Parts: sequence; C-alpha cells; structure tokens
Amino acid sequence: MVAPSSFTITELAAEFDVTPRAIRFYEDTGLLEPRRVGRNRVYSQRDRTRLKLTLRGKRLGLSLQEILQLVRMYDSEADTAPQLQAFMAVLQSHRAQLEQQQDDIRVMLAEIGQHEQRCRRLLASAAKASARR
Amino acid sequence: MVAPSSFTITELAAEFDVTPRAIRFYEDTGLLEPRRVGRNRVYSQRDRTRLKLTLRGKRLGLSLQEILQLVRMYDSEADTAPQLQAFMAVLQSHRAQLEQQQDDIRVMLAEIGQHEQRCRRLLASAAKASARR
DNA sequence: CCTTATATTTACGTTTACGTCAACGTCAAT
DNA sequence: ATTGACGTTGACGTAAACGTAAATATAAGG
Repeated sequence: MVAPSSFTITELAAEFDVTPRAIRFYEDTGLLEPRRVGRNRVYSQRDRTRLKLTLRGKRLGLSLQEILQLVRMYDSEADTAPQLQAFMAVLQSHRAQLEQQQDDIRVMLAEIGQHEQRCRRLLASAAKASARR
Repeated sequence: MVAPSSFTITELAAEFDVTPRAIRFYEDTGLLEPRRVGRNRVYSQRDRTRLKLTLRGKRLGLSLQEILQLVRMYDSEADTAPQLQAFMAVLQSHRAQLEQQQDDIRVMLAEIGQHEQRCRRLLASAAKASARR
C-alpha cells in the first residue's frame, strides 16, 4: 500500500473532519486548486497539504485571507533585496504574534492547573466527608 | 499614586486598544457588568480583569460565548462531586485544545525560521553580487 | 431501467463581532 | 450662551465563514 496521490472531496472531508462545503469554500477563497475530471474535483497531495495548513491556521485564529497571504508568500520566489526585506518583515510580525499566543497559552494553562488543583482538593474532602458517614 | 479602582469606558478603550463600541458589545454579551453613575458606565477592577481575559481569549481564537462560559465556570462555586467532575472534564478539554495550539505554533515558528534562513542566505548572496560590481 | 450514492452549481440564509451613523444628554470651559 | 469633549441609546450595515436547500448530472449496482 502506497500513499495515494490524489483524493476526492469526501475523502479529504472525512480525513480532516470538515464538510465538502467548507472545502469548496476554501477553493473559492483561492486556497485550493483541484483539477477536474469531468465536473468532479480531484485534489493533489499539494492540495491536501494546503488544506492541512489552512486548518492549522484556523485553529490559531487566522482568517482565510491571512492564511492565503501566508501560503502565497511561502510559495513566492522573492529574489530581489527589497522583496526579501519585506518578506522578512512579515515573518517577524507573524513570529511576534505567535509568541504572544504562546504567552497567552502559558497563562491559561497555568490557570487551568490552579483550578484542577482546587477541584482535586474539594473532591478529596468531599470523599472524606462521605466516608465519615 | 495608587492604582485606580474604577475606570471610564474611554480609559479602558485606550489601555487595551479597543473601541468603546467593542466594550459595550462585550457587556451585551454578558462579559462585563459595569455599574452606572447616572447614565454613564463605571468599570471596576473586576471588569478590567474580565476585559483582559476576553481579549486574551480572542487572541487565541475563542468566541465571546466560549469566553463567557469560561469566566462563568471559573467564577462558579461548584462544590458537589458531580459538578466538580464535570468542571474537571471541561478543564481537560480546554487543556487539550491549548496543547494542540501549542503544537501548531511550534510547527509554524519552525517554518518561519526556515524561511528566515533562506531569506538571509539570499540577501547575503545578493549583497556579494552587488559588491562585485 | 430504476434506484441509490456521490457529485455538481446556484443561491439564499445565518451567526459572530463589531462599525457606523444619528440623535440626544451633560458638564466644563470660553 | 455656546461650544466641545465625552457619554448614552437605538438601529441599521457589514465582512467572514460557512450551512442549507434546490435542481441537476452521472456512474454503479440490482
């Protein structure tokens, strides 16, 4: 068994747990470019990767437009110095945002830990109380 | 100078770089509960904290409804065993989501690093080429 | 041949999170 | 007395990201 190199829309929908409608919508946005066999869409490995990137971006709260800019930028062959400078500036700002999110996550995980501790203490004392009866 | 214990809407808007409209909207959602002096809203430290939590949640892609559920849960005084169990289950699932996001961020940061490397290499060779002239 | 499953396009509907007036109140300063 | 500056309440508008329904195609299986 080798990894398939093309996929139907329902296959991708099942694999990533999204609806076909969503996948077609991503195509409208410009994120996917399946070829056609007759009327039907056929997705390449590249499309699959794009979809994965898209969903990852969404989990981080990016809009489809932002994701589109990202993947286009990554695909683009910038080669002049000004282009490269601009590219790196964008990378910088995205890194800054991701690091902000990392901080946010750290804080939230810490809070969750606190609450879990509290819950465990309360559950323990509740168990003792019921054991005394 | 001590930290103020109450704030106007424009003060908060300026501090957190959001519009008064957004702040009022968060109130409609139930996230803020300022008291009134005449018609005007006066925000407490608690409101300020809530706002901070709200914006943090937003940065992580949570909807206002999700944020509302979170803060309500954290405020609630669950004390029966079933309540505590349910509470902990929710905490678990949020933790899982945050950890997923951490992974996503790690991957994205790594990719950004790759692209930066590539840019730097290209810039370096471009500089050499221009020096040769 | 008929049904069933899977796919398509078109198009309108929906939710979220505000933006954007408009019309008004109020208090201080000129 | 008037002019800002800052606040208020509607109310309508909007962009994003699909959901959902309708009408159609098409290929496979009984």
